[in-house]
Formats: sequence, C-alpha cells, structure tokens
Amino acid sequence: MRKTGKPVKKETARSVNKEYSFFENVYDVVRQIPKGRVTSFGAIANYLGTRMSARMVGWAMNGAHNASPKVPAQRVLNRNGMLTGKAHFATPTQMEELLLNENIKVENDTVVDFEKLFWDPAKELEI
DNA sequence: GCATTGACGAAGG
DNA sequence: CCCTTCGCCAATG
Repeated sequence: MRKTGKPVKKETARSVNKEYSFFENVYDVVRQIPKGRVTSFGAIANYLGTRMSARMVGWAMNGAHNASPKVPAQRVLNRNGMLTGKAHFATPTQMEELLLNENIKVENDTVVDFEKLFWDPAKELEI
C-alpha cells in the first residue's frame, strides 16, 4: 500500500476520514497486476476485505483516470471477463487495444482464456 | 436527508 | 439455463 502517487485529491470527504479512500488501495492493487494478466472487480474487492462490494471497486475506478500514474484499468474486468469498462476509456476501443498490446486476446468484448490470465491479488500477494 | 444509480457478484426463481 | 432480486457502500440528484 505505498501511496506512491498519493490520493487523488478528490477524496470527497468522509472516505478520506476513515483511512485514505480505499480507492488508493484499489489503484495500488491494479498497478501491481503483471503485464499480460487480468483480474476482476470481485477479486480486488475480496482482497480489500469488502468481499462482495465489488461495486465500490468499480466506483473507485471511476477516479482512476485522475490517478497518477494511470491505473491499467484495462486489466480489470468483471467476473465474466468482459470489458465492461471500455465505455469509460478515452475511446471505446482503447481498452481492447491495450489488452491486445499485452498479448491478451479479446473477442467480442471478452477476454479469451480469462481463467488462465486471471490474477488474484489475494492469492498471488498472499495476504 | 431520502431516493436513485453505479466499470459487480452471488443467489434465487 | 435465463432472468430477476438482493446486497454492498459511496456519490449524486
């Protein structure tokens, strides 16, 4: 949890009061995703201990665009391995391009062999 | 301050 | 097996 980049500065009140919005935690985990690997919102949520509140992870990613360095949000997919957040990128095709650039095959807005490429922080990082 | 929504997930019908 | 509902927590209207 090195807050290398430091909070987004938009910590919107209460969340910062608890302990650095867990947004930072999300960003940090996402940045640690090895190239060519992907993970899911649920996995990150599980790593954070929120378990099923994967929604918050997605919500946190909403500020990822403002985070520095930029968070490889293209590696974060839903449990289906679908590029759900592609619409939130600069261009709808950017997410797919980034994944293809990492040798990750994308077919029909879904990552091929998602299970094989799946990278679970709670498992790989061994909390 | 209450109601709705949101890059999700799991369980139930 | 597909569709619906609930849960989660925070932000926005």
